[in-house]
Amino acid sequence: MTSDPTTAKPGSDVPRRATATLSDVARAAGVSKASASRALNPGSRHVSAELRARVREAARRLGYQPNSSARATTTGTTAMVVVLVSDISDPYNAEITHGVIERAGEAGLVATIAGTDHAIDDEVRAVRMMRSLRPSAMILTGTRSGSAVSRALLNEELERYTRERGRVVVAGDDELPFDTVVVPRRRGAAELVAALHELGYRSPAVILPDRDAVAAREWEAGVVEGARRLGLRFDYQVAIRVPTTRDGGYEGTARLLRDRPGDVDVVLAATDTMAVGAMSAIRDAGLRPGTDLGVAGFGDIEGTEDVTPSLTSVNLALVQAGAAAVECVLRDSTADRRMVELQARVVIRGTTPPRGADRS
Amino acid sequence: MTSDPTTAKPGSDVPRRATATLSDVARAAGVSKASASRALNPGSRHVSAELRARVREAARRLGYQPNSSARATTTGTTAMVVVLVSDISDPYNAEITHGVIERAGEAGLVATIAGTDHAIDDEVRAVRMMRSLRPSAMILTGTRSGSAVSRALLNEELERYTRERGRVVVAGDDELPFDTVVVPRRRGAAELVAALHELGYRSPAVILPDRDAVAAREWEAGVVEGARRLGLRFDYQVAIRVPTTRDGGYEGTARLLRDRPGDVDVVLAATDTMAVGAMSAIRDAGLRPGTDLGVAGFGDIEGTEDVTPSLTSVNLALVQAGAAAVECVLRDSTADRRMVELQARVVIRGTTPPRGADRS
DNA sequence: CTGAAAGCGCTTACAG
DNA sequence: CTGAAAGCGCTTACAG
Repeated sequence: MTSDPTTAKPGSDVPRRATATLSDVARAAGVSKASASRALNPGSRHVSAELRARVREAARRLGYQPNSSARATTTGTTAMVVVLVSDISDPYNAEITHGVIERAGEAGLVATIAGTDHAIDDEVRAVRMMRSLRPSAMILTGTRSGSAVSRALLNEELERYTRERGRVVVAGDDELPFDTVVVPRRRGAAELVAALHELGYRSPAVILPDRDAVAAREWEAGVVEGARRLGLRFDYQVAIRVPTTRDGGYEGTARLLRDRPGDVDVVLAATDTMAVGAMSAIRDAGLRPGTDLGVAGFGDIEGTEDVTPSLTSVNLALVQAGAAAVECVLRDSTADRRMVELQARVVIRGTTPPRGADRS
Repeated sequence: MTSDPTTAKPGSDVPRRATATLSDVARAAGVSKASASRALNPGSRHVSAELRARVREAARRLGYQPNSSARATTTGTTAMVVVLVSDISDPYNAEITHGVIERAGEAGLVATIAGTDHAIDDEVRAVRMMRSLRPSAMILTGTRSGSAVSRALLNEELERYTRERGRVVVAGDDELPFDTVVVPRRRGAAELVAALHELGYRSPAVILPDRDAVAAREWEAGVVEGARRLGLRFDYQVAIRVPTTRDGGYEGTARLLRDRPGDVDVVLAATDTMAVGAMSAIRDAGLRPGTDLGVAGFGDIEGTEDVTPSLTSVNLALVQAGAAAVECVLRDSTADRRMVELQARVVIRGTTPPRGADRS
């Protein structure tokens, strides 16, 4: 197929078309396979420097790359972490995944991504498939919904995997009985409410996803908790359920403005994307977002702060969450379940200027 | 660790802690390993229906999952495609990667992602590492820069991989001698210029990345080509080089407005992110983006259209490009190098309203 | 420190 | 159609 002069040259000891194997290296270096293996793997103490150098040189010359499948079949495990992502196009999941990939790379772990189309049954299948790769760990990202039955099935499949010495870490919400890196939605939402109160906001309206997702429930719980803590009456009449999209945010806000004008001083949206939609709705109603009606998003996804005025949001440290999940894998496994929660950070921007008058 | 009643029950034929192996299944079904293997692998014609059913049932009961490492060491290859991403946080690369993951999943291929920190030397190392997984294919995404020497090294390493029967596909720009899915930057940029001309724009300024990347060169070439084709004089005085960030776009546009006011009717930015920065600069100069000065981005990355007014851009079908790369892998390999180019789609939005007067 | 040998879990000619 | 055996490329006790 190719006629690379360096390898096609006759007399060269580079095998023409095949992959160089450990035997080839051993032969080229004039040692046994066992010694070659030991020379190439750091951690084997029992090799002379001379032999090690000779073997390394031969390996380099042959372009030898250990067959990690073979290695895996003898050791029973692979330096691989599998990321199970419910929805890869979701920017939340994407950021967590990026964090995993980067941190895993640093640690010499290969990251394998499997999408699972949101359905929990799909997730069971994915775990089953991925189990066959014998990865050292699986990291689950994104929120699983589904019936109690399918949840139990997923659980069972994951348990099976842990019995095979696999590590399971959940990055997102506290919903499965494994080590979990909790994305601080609840706390972040509560802190947002507090920060807005500090700025003089008193009557929030809430734009919620219609789909019943753990993430949204956490956010909602945080908002309610934050309001209660401040002694704010939280009016459930202004909790609107719409699709988790820009258009959902638009539609919900438009409805809000039509039905209860004047009642609300800030719109809280469960995601940044929805908040951007909310801003458009406000504008189309002849009002100025920020100046006339506050808007806050949630998640602080890259890119969304660039609307005008810039969007107040809560940074959830998702990339760090992904990295933290890898840290969990790297640390020794313990009998106890581990829970990690990172810090949320409220980022006040142009859509929530200080409200002068206190009209609580 | 766990005391799952279904597996802890004595007398059950589920091994307590270990992974079920093909031998276990064969024993449970009362057949040979060979038959068990054949019964489990579709494509083996030589098994009676009765035997197949018996083996399948045993496998199900034992929760058997083939060890794909073992399979790989005997077959020499894995149903895996490796994606080499130069920068995972880059939304362009992310979209292509999503396309790959989704399409690969449908095709029963596992997608493994390796980040390569932009440096081409890193990419060589990544290819070398990944080669040890014996994947059926590697898909390279994002633009590699670097010296001719390191490029040659990368090439060599990839050649080596193809000699091992691996498939290499590049998704992005035509820069390496392998099957390539070309992201239609050049054509898209030319079409953008034509579309803007149609709307009455005559004097574009160009905001370019300072880093010498193939992607940006392609875009620039497309702009120049488009301008020339229309008989437009293209003034290189208004080609500004800044970092590929929002702030870069801001800075470049601010400079432009300061130095040559009135000369330009539309600002073309090499990325959407830069275009968003450009809009802010225009606004901060007391002008209205769109109304007073047109702005167009490039890439049509999800989320960026949501600025106000919404951003004109060029959709590059990046998700589809990722999918197309997988298609290349799936199709039989041929001696000839394959080139696929998808359609770019100019999306006119609020930042480029029709310009009434023709002032060419 | 080094090597011969066994074994990891699979697949696949080769006989029957 | 089925099974016994060899072999894939590695690692790791076990002797020396």
